[in-house]
Amino acid sequence: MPVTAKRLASLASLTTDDLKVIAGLKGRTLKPGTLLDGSSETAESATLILSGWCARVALTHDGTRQITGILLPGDGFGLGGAPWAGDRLSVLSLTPCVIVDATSIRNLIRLRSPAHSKLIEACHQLAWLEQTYALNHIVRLAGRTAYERVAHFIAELYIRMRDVGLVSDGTFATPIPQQVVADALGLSGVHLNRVARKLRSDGLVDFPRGVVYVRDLDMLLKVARFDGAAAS
Amino acid sequence: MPVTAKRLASLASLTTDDLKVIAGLKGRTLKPGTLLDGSSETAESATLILSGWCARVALTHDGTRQITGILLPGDGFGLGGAPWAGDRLSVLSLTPCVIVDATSIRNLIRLRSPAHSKLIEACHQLAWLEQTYALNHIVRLAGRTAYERVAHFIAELYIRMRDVGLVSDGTFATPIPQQVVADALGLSGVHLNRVARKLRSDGLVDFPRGVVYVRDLDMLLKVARFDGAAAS
DNA sequence: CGTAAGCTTGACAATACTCAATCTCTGTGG
DNA sequence: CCACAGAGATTGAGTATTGTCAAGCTTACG
Repeated sequence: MPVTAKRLASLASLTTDDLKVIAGLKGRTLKPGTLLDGSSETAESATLILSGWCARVALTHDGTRQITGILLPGDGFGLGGAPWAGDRLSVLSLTPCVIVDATSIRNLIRLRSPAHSKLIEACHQLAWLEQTYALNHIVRLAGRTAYERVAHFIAELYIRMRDVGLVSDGTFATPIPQQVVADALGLSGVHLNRVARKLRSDGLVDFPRGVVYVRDLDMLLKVARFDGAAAS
Repeated sequence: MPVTAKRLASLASLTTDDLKVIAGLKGRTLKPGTLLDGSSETAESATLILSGWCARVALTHDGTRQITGILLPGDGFGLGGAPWAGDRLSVLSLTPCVIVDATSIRNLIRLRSPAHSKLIEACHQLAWLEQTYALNHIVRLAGRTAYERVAHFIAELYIRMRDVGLVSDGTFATPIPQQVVADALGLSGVHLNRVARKLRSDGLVDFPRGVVYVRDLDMLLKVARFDGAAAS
């Protein structure tokens, strides 16, 4: 599981024993559109995403869904040191995904296993980062125009994807339709598309189907008023 | 400290010893507009709010502030069981406040003091609730029109204030200007005012300066598509 | 090829913002 | 007790942003 191990190792200096634990987890595949229910599956379990994109979704009783965050390869959930409110939300696979059941790691966390303190630290960082992304999402939604908001979102995706080694030459795969991005950002699909066109013509970023080309990162971050310190 | 003790007691069945710890904390007064810096004051300390309203604010290097959440009497920060990303943000007093330094409680949490397990549990709930409010804020911002958004926000304030006993007869004091509400919800002050007028004329809620009168809670919750389960 | 999903565009309507003026409180000093 | 000042609330008019509807286009894939 290259991405996950890389990710966790980047958050804390893991021991070879930690890496063995990670390598020992067994994966399973998720079809796009699979819902991991927040009140059951994600409550007492933990998961790491090896590949594919998922979304945190708040389900309301009237059947509507609101995306509150995106989970990328290398991310996970249920791994915080204390209950985190986000883990009560459901997780929806947006693409085909390979995930692993990390409940064994969760148990190490529960036991505060001294032998795996670094692994535990890395998992806590994982949860902490998801919280940070959620707070950044609030800043985006409440304090930015549609144009800035999209720039900010793409910038975050870029940085997060880069941090797990999935960006090369300013380019990364984005296996989600524009409509999903629009939903996450509280915009209509049509308007998102118009904003995307302007971002493209302004030479900041281009995202045709399935891929993002960041053309001018500095300008993108500037337009988005992206606070680098708030991202990690 | 009636409100704080009441709040914590409502989150876990505190022992008399726990209550003594709470009663022993010494308070101080904050003038409106005081900033508790996220990178220093709130990093290694913990605080409980006895009276007054505060805001979580994300400060960006360019000097702008974005409110990410509201802290009410009975709320606190720095009291989670694991680092919570919100505690890296600053806290701004919106009104005169009386707060107490709860670092001693934080230390009990750090030590996992078995004698105070109930108090610790209550504090964890406090942190968990702030996370929940943040996630609900995302839902509000991304998935609601201005009208619904304001209704949703007022509904949350109502429920939170009611839970600490500060609502009587559908009425509670709101010592913050409309502009602050507008900032939190990503609206202009003028537009918030227009929405407020419509909410009033629709008989849902009225909030002239300093006070909120909830006229029709059921309808307010319905209009807001407020998910009661997500509030506590 | 044919189909379906998703991207793009145009035209129009609704929502929300800005600017600027006026009004209403609340507290303060005379 | 009253006049005044200042903060905040309210309104109008005009503009900008964003949404909706509907149609055409492109691409991936069988």
